[in-house]
Amino acid sequence: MVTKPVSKARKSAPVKRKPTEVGTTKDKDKSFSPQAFEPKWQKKWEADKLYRAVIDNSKPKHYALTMLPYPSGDLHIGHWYAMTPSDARARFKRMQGYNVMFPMGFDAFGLPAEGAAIKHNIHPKKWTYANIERMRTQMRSMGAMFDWEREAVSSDPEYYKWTQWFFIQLYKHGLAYRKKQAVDWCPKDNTTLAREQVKGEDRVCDRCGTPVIKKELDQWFFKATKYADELLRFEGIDWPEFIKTSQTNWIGRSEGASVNFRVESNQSTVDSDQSVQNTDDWSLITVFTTRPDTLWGATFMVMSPEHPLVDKITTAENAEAVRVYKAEAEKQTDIQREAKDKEKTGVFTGGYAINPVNEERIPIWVADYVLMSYGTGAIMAVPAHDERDFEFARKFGLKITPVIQADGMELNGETMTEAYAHDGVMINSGAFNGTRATNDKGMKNPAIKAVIEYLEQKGIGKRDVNYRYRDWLISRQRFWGAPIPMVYCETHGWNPVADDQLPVLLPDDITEWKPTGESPLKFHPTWKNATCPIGGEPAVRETDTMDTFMCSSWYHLRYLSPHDDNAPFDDAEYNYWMPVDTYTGGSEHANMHLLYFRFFHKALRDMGITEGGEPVMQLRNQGMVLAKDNSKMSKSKGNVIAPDVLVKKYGADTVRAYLMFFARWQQGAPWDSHGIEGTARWMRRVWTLFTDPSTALRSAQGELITASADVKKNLRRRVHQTLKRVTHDFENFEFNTIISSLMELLNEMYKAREAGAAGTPEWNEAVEIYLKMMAPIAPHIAEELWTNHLGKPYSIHQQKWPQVDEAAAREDSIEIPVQVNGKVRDRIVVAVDASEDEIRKAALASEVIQKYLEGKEPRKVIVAHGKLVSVVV
RNA sequence: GCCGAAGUGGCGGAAUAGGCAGACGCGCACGACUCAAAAUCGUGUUCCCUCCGGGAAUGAGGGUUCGAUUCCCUCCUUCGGCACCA
Repeated sequence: MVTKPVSKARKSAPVKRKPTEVGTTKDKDKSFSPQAFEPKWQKKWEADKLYRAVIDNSKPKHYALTMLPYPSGDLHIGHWYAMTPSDARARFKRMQGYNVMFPMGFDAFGLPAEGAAIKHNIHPKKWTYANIERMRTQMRSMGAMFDWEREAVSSDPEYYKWTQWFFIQLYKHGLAYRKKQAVDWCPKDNTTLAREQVKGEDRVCDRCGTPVIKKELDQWFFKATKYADELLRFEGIDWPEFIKTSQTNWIGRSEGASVNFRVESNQSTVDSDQSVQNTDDWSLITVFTTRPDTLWGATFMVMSPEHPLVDKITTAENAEAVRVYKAEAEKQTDIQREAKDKEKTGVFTGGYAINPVNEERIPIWVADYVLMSYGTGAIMAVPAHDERDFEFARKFGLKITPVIQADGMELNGETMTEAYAHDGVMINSGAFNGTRATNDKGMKNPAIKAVIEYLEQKGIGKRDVNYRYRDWLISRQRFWGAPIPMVYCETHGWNPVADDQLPVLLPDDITEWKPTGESPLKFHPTWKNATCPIGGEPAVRETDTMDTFMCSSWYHLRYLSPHDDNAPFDDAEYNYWMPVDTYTGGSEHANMHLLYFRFFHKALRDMGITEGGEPVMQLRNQGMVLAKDNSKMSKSKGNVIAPDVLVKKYGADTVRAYLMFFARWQQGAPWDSHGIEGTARWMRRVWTLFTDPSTALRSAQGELITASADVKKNLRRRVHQTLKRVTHDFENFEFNTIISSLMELLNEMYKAREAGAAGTPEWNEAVEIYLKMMAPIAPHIAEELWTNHLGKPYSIHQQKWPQVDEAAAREDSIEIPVQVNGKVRDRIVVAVDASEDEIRKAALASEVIQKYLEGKEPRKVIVAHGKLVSVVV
């Protein structure tokens, strides 16, 4: 192994084929032992504050951000995969002349700390901070350019003071509110969850995988839905397409109309002058539809069992059936109710509504396929054109009236076997008959547009938009989070804690955190006692803590001035560094963190705290490092790759390089332990070549081998071609091809050395450029070779990225394949600036080509300039 | 079902304003060095054949083109998101 004693490594030093190669091999420095020099440089860089990012108006800034970790205890290979390529790119940007800030911190509040508290009887704070200390050490071993003076830890009181302050700001601006409603509850974690934190068809808790249940609770929400439309706009930001579509799907905007139906009821007289706005009156029921053009086909109405008007509409003779149905629905879980393959169920209320466009009397049913949480909780059912309504109508023998059909189609409500959900022409729709309905959604569909205008004119409906997106539920019934800074008193209700009372500290003297379903803070003997900020009466604190996604919604701002006690961030720092230029991290946060912090930034902007609508200009997501069998790595499966072990064996640089090389970074791949030998070999070959004290080679006869002009020119060309490519690939996060280009160039340099190029100016330039290109990837080796072995000025990390010499990179002559009928038959070599005619002549002059032509004139000759000649016979 | 991303050797992957498919590396085989092994260095490595030379091949099928991994259509598979959302 590379750590073996020097003598042994030396004895085996190869190079028999060039007898005079290499000067003395007694030199101790020749052994390659990154374990020795890596910590040395890490300490020196830190002592010299090499990566300290301070405002410098003479330079363009670059804020490179990578997602901060939760302090789980050990840095795993996924952290390295996320962080070290991001670090390499930040370093590249720095060498390009940017003033780069690359901060790091810890997202330190969260459930696992309480789990550990229960298991080991240790305070979550103690556990968390011990983990942070450990992970800091591990992170230092990566050799990343983190500016530790900007470190932020979300569980520090100096941090969560401002998390609480932001909550209060949101509250004061009407963007935080308390509301009782049915919310998602994880029975294992014993806390409520935001909608985004409930996943998949099984509706499981994002954190622990337990199916969630619904509970009716008073909770704090952020008014994220206010920004639904703005969050759908991604103009001006460079984010991956699939994150944008994922967020777009999540927000789920539907354009359509709300329509008012009068209810005919034995308990009321219907006032026909009811206006559209008067939806509170139970004699009007409002429905939301994306297909107002099918309104004439609405032959019945369906209400959710939870709809508040159900009981008022239900007639005496149907009351018992409705009561039973509602009770059944209540018993079922969401999963049971929302299972798509479930057969439709429902009961008739006995009540009737009037279809406002044709005055038809339609029955009102109750069915659980209509959800109270979307739209108005009531729908107009158009069985002819909606699959679900069709199924329901057939099952219960309800009327089906087709109102749209394609040309040449004869739809019959009695006999049709499925809903017709496509384009066509409106029928059975009074004055609208003949209007063309396209497959377009919303106002782009001429039929929908025409009907909405009609509804608005008649005052029976209006254009409307609905979203899947819900407000962000941020209350958590857990201990280890930022306390929600609100107090409640009988007289003045809920009020925020005064700013000068912040932070509301978590108590250290707590012994009970068994998950009970209520916040452990509630059981602390004195903590919850407070006085009302308005009247000074005895009051109680909110004992729930905040969703930790709240902490991570603004950490990029805290990095600006992590110890500022007067403000969440310093204005001058903000004005210089924001917005974040490049953000890297996992895509699993697409609809959570990445959506929350966009919302947060917009809210801060509207409150006058920040400027600009988006926190991050460019987002890139790394893929995942999987176990060999393509499964996720997990402690329980025992298939976790520990970076510490690899670092010990190969050194950090090799691990960094391998993580950049072994897969497409944005895609990830299953881990292959053997593969790292390839990058280890590359590092050793770099070391061997660059530490060789002999600058020139001698022949067997002892004569100095000197490179020809061609060799030198070719070397220089390859160097600048590689530089061009590496620069491009760094810019585009294509790390794997950076490494392969460098490997190729190294192979070229070995050949050039054989040919006697060592020691020439071209060689020296190649070495210099090579190390600079390597510096972002393998910062320690590059520094060791640069500063120690070549004696160049410390530090390589303060050098400028080299300029591509385009003239040197250009080829003089190129080899062009010649095809006959699409098959490559010969290659010709032409000058790079040869004219099309010259290339054509050279191609046809080829003996091989002539053979294939068999004396015939080619039908066609195509010259793709600089690329290929295609001869067609 | 809808939306999105992706299918290239034994493996990770290169190459797309359409132009030499398989760069670079892993693995494997053979050779050099060695008492031997490791390390190192060199050579080879998509598949098939009658091995001189030729043919086939980038998930499958079709299309456009002198020419398609790249563009278009249909389908299959994998992965992610959403899903009784009216």
